[in-house]
Amino acid sequence: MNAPTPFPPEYGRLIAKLETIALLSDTEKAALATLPLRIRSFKENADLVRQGEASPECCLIVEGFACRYKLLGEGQRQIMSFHIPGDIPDLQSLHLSTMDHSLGALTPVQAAFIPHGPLNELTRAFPGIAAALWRETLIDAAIFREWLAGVGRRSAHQRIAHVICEVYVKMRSVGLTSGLGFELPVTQAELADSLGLSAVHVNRVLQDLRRDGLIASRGKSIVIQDWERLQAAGDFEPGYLHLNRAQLA
Amino acid sequence: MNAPTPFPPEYGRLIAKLETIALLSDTEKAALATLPLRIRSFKENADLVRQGEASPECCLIVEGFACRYKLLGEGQRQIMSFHIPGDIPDLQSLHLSTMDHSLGALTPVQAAFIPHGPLNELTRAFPGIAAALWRETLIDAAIFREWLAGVGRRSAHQRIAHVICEVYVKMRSVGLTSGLGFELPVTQAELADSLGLSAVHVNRVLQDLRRDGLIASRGKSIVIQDWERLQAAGDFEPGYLHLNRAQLA
DNA sequence: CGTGTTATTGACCAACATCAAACTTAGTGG
DNA sequence: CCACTAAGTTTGATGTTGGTCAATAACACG
Repeated sequence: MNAPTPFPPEYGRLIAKLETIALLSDTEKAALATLPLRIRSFKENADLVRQGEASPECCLIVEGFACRYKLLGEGQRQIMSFHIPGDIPDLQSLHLSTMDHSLGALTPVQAAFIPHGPLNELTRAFPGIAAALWRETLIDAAIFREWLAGVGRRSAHQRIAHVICEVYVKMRSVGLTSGLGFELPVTQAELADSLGLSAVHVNRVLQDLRRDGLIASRGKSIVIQDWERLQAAGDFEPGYLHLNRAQLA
Repeated sequence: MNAPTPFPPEYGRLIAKLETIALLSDTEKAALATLPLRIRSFKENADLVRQGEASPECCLIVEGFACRYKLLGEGQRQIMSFHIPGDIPDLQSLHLSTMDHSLGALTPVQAAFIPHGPLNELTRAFPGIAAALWRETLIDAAIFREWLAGVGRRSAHQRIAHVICEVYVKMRSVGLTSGLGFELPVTQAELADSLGLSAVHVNRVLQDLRRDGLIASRGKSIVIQDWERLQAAGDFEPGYLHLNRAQLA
């Protein structure tokens, strides 16, 4: 789905990702490949970056599933985004020194850390790279808006159908689906924390969606049974993801 | 509260705003003052920019109150942010061509429109300006995250107290408060649409907050009666606004 | 003064939460 | 390979927050 790039795998991911967002010149790609990357592995449930910290680097998810979340006063948790390989979930730390949320691993994760210094220099030298990264953070914000609308105004059934559509489309755009099936390595409790629901209710709604023939699921694997009706049930329109035509296909 | 700037009023607002975000050199300020600005006035409830459009310009709120909102499938509305003079609410259109939401006037609004072309050139010529604008969009996203957490996990009482705290702090940071009082020119129905609640319930909770001596309100004027307890009631911690020390004072 | 918008009240109801227990699955060590 | 354990899923019973509907009261404005 994505053209192979002639760079080491972790750079390949980075460059492939940015090419889904913006057109990059060969010079820009070469410049990206000079960035110092430090690969680190994390266990499931480990935090890659923690709320309140001032991170000196950004990270690129190379392998695994991550999420951003906040812990609130009464010990409740709100998950604010899911991240798949290719995402750069804490890009905002480049210009916002202290983290207002945490970044956690939902599965074992491999992440590539890029120090802010060199990355910043690159954005000053190559406005095209700056624009691509900026755009990435703006798409992020667009997804927050959509989630906000969902949690604020959509029913539990709509929210759950919606998030399944969203993850499916995002994963398909980076070639991580097989047909209408994909892996959603997220517990029902985690889904609940992302949708502002209780785990019990998520369970019941998932059963409804299966009974109605919209999805099938075995463990963490989901197969979409009726893509049209699932989108309708979730009031899902992918415009807010700001993907390009190739990725929507 | 903000030092006066030696520029025409609309440029003054723009520059003053960016100076609350980042340090600007005199050259950068002068460059900003060369941007073409077109002032337009809007009636209450008019849309400044509409969902689905591709706006060729960004706008700066000079006077009045605006909000970003989405209309969902079943005619429901979710308001995603409030904007006060000095804000640049559709900065994302610089890199995201089609609007995934609308920008509406909550009161009569005066806005200054800046074409994307010249603004883009400026960001290429002055990485410092690009960084300031980028940072502005990142703070925006941080506020979306906080709202998401609120709508997802906080009670109606917490949400309402929280949004009052937030608007108060934001307005104080640009000198639009008088002591503990400020104008919140928003109907209860609009508040409801921003918090994922019904107007009736907002009304009841506001009465509770008044009865408990946290706020007083006459029409659209709010006076905070007990700032400490209001913050506690709203689980409000201003870190996510990423203001600098001077603005928090 | 009307007239339209906004705020307030009351009665009733539904979606979803909470609690607690049982059941399933996956992983682990012997 | 099995028994054991912990995590996750499912179920049922019950409770509560906040929604809906409808009517009335208070304003704001021409």
